[in-house]
Amino acid sequence: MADRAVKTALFDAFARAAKALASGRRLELLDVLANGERTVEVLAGEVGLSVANTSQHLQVLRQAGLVTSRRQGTSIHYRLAGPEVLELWQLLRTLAAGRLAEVERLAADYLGARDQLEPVTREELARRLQDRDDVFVLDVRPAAEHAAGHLPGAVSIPVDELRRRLAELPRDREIVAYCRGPYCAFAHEAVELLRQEGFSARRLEDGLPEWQAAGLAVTRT
Amino acid sequence: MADRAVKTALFDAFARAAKALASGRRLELLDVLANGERTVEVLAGEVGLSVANTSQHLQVLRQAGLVTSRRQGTSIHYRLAGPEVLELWQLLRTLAAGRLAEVERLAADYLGARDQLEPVTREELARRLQDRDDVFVLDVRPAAEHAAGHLPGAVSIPVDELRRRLAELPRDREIVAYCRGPYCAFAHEAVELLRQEGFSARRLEDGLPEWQAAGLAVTRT
DNA sequence: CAAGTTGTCAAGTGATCAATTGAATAGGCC
DNA sequence: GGCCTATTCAATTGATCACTTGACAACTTG
Repeated sequence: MADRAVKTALFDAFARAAKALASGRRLELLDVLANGERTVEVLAGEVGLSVANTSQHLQVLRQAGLVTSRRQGTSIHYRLAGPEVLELWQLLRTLAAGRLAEVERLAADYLGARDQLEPVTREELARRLQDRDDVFVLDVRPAAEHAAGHLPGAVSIPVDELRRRLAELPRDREIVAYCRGPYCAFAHEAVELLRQEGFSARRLEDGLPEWQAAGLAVTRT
Repeated sequence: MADRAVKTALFDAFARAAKALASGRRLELLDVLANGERTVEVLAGEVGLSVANTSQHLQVLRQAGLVTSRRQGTSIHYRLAGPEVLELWQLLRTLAAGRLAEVERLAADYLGARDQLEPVTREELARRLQDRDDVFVLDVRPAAEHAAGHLPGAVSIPVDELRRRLAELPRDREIVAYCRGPYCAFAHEAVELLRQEGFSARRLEDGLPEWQAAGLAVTRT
């Protein structure tokens, strides 16, 4: 019954791909990479790991076929291997969010009870942009990510510069802030701050990767 | 920076869901469960594990929210928690099949080089059934699974009874055999046997779960 | 070509996981 | 109410994983 052994090996191979996703740190890396390619060093900074450790995680992801890399100058840039990878990550977190009460609780802790007000859906924002509705779209991600691609017409003010650049924002229009995805805290923080300061602000329900994956327009500077 | 700790915990929670998929044995269990609910004992038999071990795997899956269970009489029936679980499993194996050469090689070993001839796509078969084309649809899964749900008009002959029931098959029509999914060996085996015996036979590219997930009609006896 | 970055490898440690075994529940059925 | 059976729990063992540290490799750029 060598068949059993081969079947075992086949399903173990599928499991190896899943194993690459079975680490919170690697999922954080994927979540960042969904916003565009990054060097090892930058990634290490984003998720708070040592460079060596980050490199090892990236190699696990590469062996699973989830990311690819290219060298540019002195550094190596990693990126998602394809759109299906983002799709898999989205599906995984949707499923986890829907079925694990734990996730809901942790998400509330992390993102704050800031979420009282309904976020703006992708569809709603796309429609309002289409209709030339005068919504002010605010990209609160780091400037480099904005440069690599952003929503049409979005203005870049990284969240940590927001407090001292409030003057650049309109008080007579609704502001919609977005960042890297539904589990990125930047937009939540930004909306909280803006509300305190008397602005009319809501956040986009998810981030740039989902916008792009939905086939909506993305502008590159 | 307690934020970091909470973020870590949040992504670890997502990772726990992925971890449930990170075992070949658990994926085999999901693959069987995609065809309908099963008792622990039956599942143990299907994947060749001890009952105790199977039970433990099932509990990992349940804690991840991927399966649910219900008691009926003396035994406990497990089933997939929802259609997204099948979707996740499908996406995972598609991605692995596309990106890992290893999978391709193992699949060829397991399913045989039997795969030379083009399988019938779901769409093609659905269209031919619609058009009342005289295709003979053969369900080679165990009889119990056929009873729980099958393609419209499909005839049930479990693969291990096929050789002695060849008389029940037509020689003037194309036979399309299907089983549990693309990585189930039954249909491959069946087609190989039927060809040897001079029948015109092909296999459906995937199985009942995918057919059902695509929203196509399923008959219950 | 030499110096300096950036990224990777290798070895070690503590933690977690899969499977086995044997015992314990928990419900159904007489 | 008490046996029976299907399932689960608990304890153990060997394997695998995450992270650290320090050394090495690959490549750019002066």
